[in-house]
Amino acid sequence: MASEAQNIKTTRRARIGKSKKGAPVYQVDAEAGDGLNADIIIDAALLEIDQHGLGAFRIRTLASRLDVYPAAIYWYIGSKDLILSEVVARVTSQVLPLQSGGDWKDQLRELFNRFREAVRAHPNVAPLLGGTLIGNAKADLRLVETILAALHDLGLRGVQLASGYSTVIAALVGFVSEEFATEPEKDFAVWQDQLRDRLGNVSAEQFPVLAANMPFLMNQAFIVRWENGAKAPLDTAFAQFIEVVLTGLAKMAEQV
Amino acid sequence: MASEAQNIKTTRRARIGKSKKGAPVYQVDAEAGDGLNADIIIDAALLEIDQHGLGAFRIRTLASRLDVYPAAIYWYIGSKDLILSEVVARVTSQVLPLQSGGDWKDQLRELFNRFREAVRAHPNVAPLLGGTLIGNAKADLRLVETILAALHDLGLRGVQLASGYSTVIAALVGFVSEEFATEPEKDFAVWQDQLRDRLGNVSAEQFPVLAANMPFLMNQAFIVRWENGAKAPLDTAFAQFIEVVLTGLAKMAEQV
DNA sequence: TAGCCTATTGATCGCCGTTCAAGAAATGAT
DNA sequence: ATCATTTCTTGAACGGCGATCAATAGGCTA
Repeated sequence: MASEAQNIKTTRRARIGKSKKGAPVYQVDAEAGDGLNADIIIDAALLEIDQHGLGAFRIRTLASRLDVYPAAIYWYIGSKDLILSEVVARVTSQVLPLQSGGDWKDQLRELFNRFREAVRAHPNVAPLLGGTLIGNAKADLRLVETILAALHDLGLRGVQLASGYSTVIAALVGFVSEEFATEPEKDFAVWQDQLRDRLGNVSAEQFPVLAANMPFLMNQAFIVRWENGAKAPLDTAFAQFIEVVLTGLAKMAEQV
Repeated sequence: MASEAQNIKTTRRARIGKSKKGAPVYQVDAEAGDGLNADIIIDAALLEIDQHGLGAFRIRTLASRLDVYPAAIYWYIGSKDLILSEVVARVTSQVLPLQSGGDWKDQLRELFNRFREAVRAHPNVAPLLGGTLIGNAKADLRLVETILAALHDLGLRGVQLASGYSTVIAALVGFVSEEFATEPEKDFAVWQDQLRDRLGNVSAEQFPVLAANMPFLMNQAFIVRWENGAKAPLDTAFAQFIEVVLTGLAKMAEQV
């Protein structure tokens, strides 16, 4: 009923979110030709987002970059949102395969770092990482299997395996999407100055620990910063974060 | 230069993102009157998002709900994005104060749970939680201080305190925003069925651990689910997640 | 009572995602 | 070789959006 891919000469092209009978399709079907296709569109969309930001991403701009009319894009991909979820999938597809042949801890550590590197290469897509279920479900199942395999090695089983897995996903997506959160586009400088001032004048009575540690925190920790990870990366915090999660998981496995 | 709040009878009202001189303002200034004001607008916006979802949130709809013209809203708040960041701040402002008088672990545990409860009460705002720096910086500094104080009690200092703090924020925001990620609005049923089928037919050769543990994972863990936390909460995973982070932090403190 | 600041009206601008009818180009059948 | 059909692309348009603007009404101050 499904397999019609035996044809040889036919240049079958990818369509996303459309089908002949009107029922929506949520997968990339097929191959590249020599004209426009879904792959080219997604590549161009990612480039556009990298260069001009998520907030400035327009179908019309994308179309003119590809030298076609907007409707040509819609023939391949059903909506702007679907383009964006495919863009996310493309970015996260750079994570695997892992190099490490070590134990579960080495594997997960590498996974964390590679995920962060993949997003760091395209920081403007970070806000799309965790927000929608549909974007989530586009993720590569090899990523899922890799995490599950590592935790299985650790000794987790059944419900605990499932919990540990969700823990890893949440940690992975949580830190990175927060680190590369988008900066305000309008009046950025004004906003920066106001925030810097506000933090510089924090009341030591109301917020003693915060005030005392401001030198370690300002622009180097979440919430109290005015630049995102593309400009002010949280390298040491991320390294610590990974160890916290990994040692926590190890403890969890001991208590079976 | 700034304090002009000595006037008594004057009913000063809140304006966000505007000022007389044209320079943008990023704070709520003041008090409620008897007509329209920023508080009322934000309340109505939150209600609107709760009822009809983030994707359907329109300034025009909000205006007609408040029985005013759209421009009346813009007199109080400079843009739709600013309304949204204030809405997030309103939701997270429900987290404090904590009840617990226990040690750092009790404090943070309660913080995690209350943060999740606050978002669970308004799940449609979840995608806004971590995505933008401006939304972040609107967060209550008492939240920051609470986390820092707990970690200080634990024994963390300086750079380690800062790293531990970012760890907690990332964990907090990461799990919850992922758990309540928005479902697709169009063709939701079709998408659900396709995903369910795809997961039901996962290759046991390609993804052995995933296939073997599917009963524990389907619709109960990130990525491999088709309902968000509003319908299918991840209670046990979240409880485990908290313990992983807390025991990891404790280990981190031991290694000073 | 005159003038100014506050608050809202009613209309409109420019832009956006998306759709549509029409046609061109490639493909397959006879 | 021809014609119908499917595959793409054009060019134009629709409806709706966030935001803005001039006009104005009401209240407060002098």
